[in-house]
Amino acid sequence: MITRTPLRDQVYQAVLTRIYRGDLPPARRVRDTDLAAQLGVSRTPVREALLRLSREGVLEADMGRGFSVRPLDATEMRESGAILSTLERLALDLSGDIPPERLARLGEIDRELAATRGDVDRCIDLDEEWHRTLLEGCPNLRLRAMISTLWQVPRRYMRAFLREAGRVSLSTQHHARIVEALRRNDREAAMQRFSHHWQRGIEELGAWIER
Amino acid sequence: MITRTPLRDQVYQAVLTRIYRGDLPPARRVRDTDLAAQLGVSRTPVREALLRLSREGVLEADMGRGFSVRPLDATEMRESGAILSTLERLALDLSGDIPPERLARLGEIDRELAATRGDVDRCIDLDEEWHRTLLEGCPNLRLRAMISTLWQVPRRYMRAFLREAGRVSLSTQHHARIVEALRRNDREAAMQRFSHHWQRGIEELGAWIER
DNA sequence: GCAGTGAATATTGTATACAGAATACCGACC
DNA sequence: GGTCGGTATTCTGTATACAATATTCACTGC
Repeated sequence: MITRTPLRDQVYQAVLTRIYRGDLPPARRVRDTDLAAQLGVSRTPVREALLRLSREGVLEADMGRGFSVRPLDATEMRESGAILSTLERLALDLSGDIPPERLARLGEIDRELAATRGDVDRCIDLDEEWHRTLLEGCPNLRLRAMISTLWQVPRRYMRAFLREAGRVSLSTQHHARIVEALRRNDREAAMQRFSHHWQRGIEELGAWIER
Repeated sequence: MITRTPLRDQVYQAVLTRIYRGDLPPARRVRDTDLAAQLGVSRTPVREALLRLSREGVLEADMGRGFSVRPLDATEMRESGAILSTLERLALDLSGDIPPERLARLGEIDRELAATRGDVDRCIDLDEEWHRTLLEGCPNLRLRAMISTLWQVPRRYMRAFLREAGRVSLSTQHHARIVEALRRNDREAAMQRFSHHWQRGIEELGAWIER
């Protein structure tokens, strides 16, 4: 099965990568012309990708003034966090029992996360993978897709936070306690701890932004 | 304050209108060329609007085969319904106390909804206005925007349902009971009734689609 | 009559071109 | 020296052009 992926999707990924690598810091203007030249494509697919990114909250689009990387803003972070937290709780709720195999995998990811020092990108990837693994049993595919899209926002904040604050581990002990509750099949406690995990994370990031 | 709105936004609205009016029935192919000609604009803003609509779930986009109106599908409806229900509950939860003035407005909308017979479009508008009014105190603007976008999906199903099934009133008595609980300041009961309202609606539409 | 093949056409995805708005530059005046 | 006004340039939003892929449809062979 061969697949042709539209240029706009590749551009989309490329822009995200540049933002995450720090090549495009917050508030930096993003000129479609420049990107098109750098990526060796025309403006059309670039603009399609930028429009998508601005609908997803990564970029801002002012009519007639083009695109810019959305500045980090505590309010936006808290708002997105509240939404994502709620949707992930729903996804966990819709997931049936988590099979032991997956619980083991969660523990493994968490251990690796705890052991990772200094590599911010790897850290964030692992954290997100932990969440994705936790929810991969959720049968609501649209919900999973939406969660995946929404992660764009907190990821930016986590990256900035970890870079500047130097702290690397984002509460791996929270993860462990959630998994522990799931092992005991105590959905109630797991859900509560999951909520708490989210709330603490949002608060921590929010407070840091308003430093 | 004058505002220039991009053509893509106007096209976006125009396409939605055509879909809701039934000019573009489910599974109908949507050719950007045709739309561009009909609307008197070029393909560029049309494609931008179509790409957005396909990301929002109203259209399907197959690489190389263009766009088509997504067929009605019970699974999609249930999935979107679960998400929207959860997010609206969150929004209600985040709203502070609903001022009496707004409660009165809710009652008024509901009475008008109950009195409307036969006009499907007006019905749906009123139902959505009821929900929007209920949640207009929610301070999480991003959440409000997301809810507003997500309504695209159930609206299509409600429209088809009301058209074919002939039933017009979508549980105005549910609305009344929710408002009643809010009047008593019984958040708990209001939330529960709100959940129930959503669940019933989703079930009803889902069962009808699988008729 | 019907399946299969191939040319003709239509339509998409991408590239380029163009017009108007926004920004930068620059000199004149206070 | 700083500020205002005007022009030049850049950049955006939209239109058009082009190349490659899908689709259509007539024709051939069975």
